[in-house]
Amino acid sequence: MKVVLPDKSELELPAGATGLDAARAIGPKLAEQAVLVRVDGQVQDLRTPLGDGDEIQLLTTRDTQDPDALAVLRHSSAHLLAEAVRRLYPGVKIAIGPPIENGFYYDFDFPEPLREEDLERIEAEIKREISEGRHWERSEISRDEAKTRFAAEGEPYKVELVDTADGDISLYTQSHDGSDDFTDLCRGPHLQNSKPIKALKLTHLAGAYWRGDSTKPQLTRIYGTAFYSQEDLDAYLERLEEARRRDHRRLGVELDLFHLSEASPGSPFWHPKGMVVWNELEDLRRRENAKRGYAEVKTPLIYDKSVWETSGHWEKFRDNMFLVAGEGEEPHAGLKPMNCPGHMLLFGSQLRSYRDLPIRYAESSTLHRNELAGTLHGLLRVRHVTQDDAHIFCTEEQVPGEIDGCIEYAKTLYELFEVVPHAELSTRPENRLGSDEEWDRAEGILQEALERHGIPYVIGEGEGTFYGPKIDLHMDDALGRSWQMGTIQADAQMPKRFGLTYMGADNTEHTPVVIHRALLGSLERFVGILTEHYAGAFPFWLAPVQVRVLPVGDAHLDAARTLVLRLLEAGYRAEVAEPSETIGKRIRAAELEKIPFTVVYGDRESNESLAVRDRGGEQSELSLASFVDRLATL
RNA sequence: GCCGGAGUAGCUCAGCUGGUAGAGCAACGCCCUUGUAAGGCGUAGGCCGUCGGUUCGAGUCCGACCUCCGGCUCCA
Repeated sequence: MKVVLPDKSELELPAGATGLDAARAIGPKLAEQAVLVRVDGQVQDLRTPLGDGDEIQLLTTRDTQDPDALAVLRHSSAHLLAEAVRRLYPGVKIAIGPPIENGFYYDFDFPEPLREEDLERIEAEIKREISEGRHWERSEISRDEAKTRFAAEGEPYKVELVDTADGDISLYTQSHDGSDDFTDLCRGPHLQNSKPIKALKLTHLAGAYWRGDSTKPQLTRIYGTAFYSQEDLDAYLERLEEARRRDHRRLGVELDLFHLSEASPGSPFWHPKGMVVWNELEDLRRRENAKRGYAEVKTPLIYDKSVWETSGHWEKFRDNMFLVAGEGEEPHAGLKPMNCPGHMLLFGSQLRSYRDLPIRYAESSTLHRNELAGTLHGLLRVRHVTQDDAHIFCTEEQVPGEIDGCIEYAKTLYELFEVVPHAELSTRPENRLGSDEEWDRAEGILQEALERHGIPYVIGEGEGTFYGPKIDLHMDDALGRSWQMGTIQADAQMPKRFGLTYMGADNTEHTPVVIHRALLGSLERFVGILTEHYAGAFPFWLAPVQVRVLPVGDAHLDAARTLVLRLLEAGYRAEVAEPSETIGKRIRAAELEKIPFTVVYGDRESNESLAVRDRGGEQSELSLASFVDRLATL
């Protein structure tokens, strides 16, 4: 048979030949360094037979940055981890251990709780295995054989995995010098041997439910990472350090933007400087909404239980709500976790005509969501949520156009911050209202809109809200964790439940459709993500202090104050740093605070000649007038 | 909510096996009068997360709770 190499040349191989055979046919060095083969773009184990006409690409230990090559290395590392844990902790049951972005993990059921310091000896044992050497063999067996084998070994989790696995069952055995060190149920692919694992580190420990199901037993997950070289591991650890420096929780305190307190977990205290950023975002929201026919409204914070029963929140969202009850009473009201019911009531308060539609209500008032204690995270997961929220009431025919409008609007906003969120189409969850037909329709409308705009997206199976599917916009924090920002949702349920109608041109009553949309998402979360994105160095228009003037000595204080006054009059946020410290120290402070411009003012300066320094340390000399002109372009 | 870890001055952290708490930075005061990333000297600052227990004695040991960190689940 023939296979096709990346340069389109053909390689003649005997029938049943594997990726490794192909490598051998090309050269012994390649065969030694090969770690996996891509067949028609799909990763495949070197030991798996190729098919006639396959287009193959061999990856080697030199492809140190290739995600697939790293995944194989890490997957094999996970198996070494499992072997080590089994040897060190008799009675442990093994579950599952895949590679993940930046590393790998393996889940175990330990008879005794594992502690953080145990990682050291486990890591030492893995390193011993590597120095001893392991090579992997692949074998295919029947489902029954696999079940018998794992049942005999006392591995119930593996038995369950065999039961639910689709396709053939394959095993990987790792061994050295003829010993059989560890055999695991695994789809692969794996390395040929452990030599390429040049750097490995167990990083942390966490609990994880079996099969991600909170009703199932909680296992102990050991996380680690591995690389093809020590330098790559060092670089990775350095990147983690850098990410910690960008952490908005740290910068929030350092830059005096906000703080969090036990006094009200999950509810930030916004400091004056943080409020500047916040208000700039609010101004942006108002300005842009006004251009697009949104009308700002304000609706109550607390509603009677009956409202939440009507909306479905009492049934579907109650656990996440702060409820209001008198002494010894059952709750009779709740704080709003979303604005939609208020907007429904507002819409329903008057007779509506098709001529009024679409009606676009915008509101960014405070929402309260009683998030589980363990899920709170700085500004990124809070209990006090403020969205740049709006609800668009329209006819069914108007829905696609309104969705388009929201998508265009979102693009405009995100471009302003020079970020590209990734889109997700979140489909029907198990816990939902409405019929399958309604969901088919709503999901279809959103999907078509994404495709119309050529926006790449992934499907978030079951991640829609209880009342409708949504297009979500996600962004990553400094550590690469993904957070949902904006959301655009199509909803046929709420208007029906609230009995909303409008009079159509046909002189009969119709039920409007509602589009729920928050484009930046929660302002708390958005400020958090922006802080990490900019590492605290906000663009000029968002910077809490835009210009700081440093008089060289007391003699220059008045002139500096006058200069600040001019800048304030020109509409900029400027302040004086009094000369109680040296210039060097005040410059340093301004740099650490990431203030866009500092102006040193001494004997040599005048309004005709200012010494301006930007955040990068770049200095320039220009007149006040041209400085102000320059600021106006930012 | 669950698993693991942590909580000492405003911040970053030290405090060995129990003997009554310490540094740097920040703050404040004085001196210096400053020229583009830390001038000098000094002062003040802590219910060692909270409550309970063991002990002659607890920052240190034990328990419960609270909060935070990393995950899991959840989630807009």
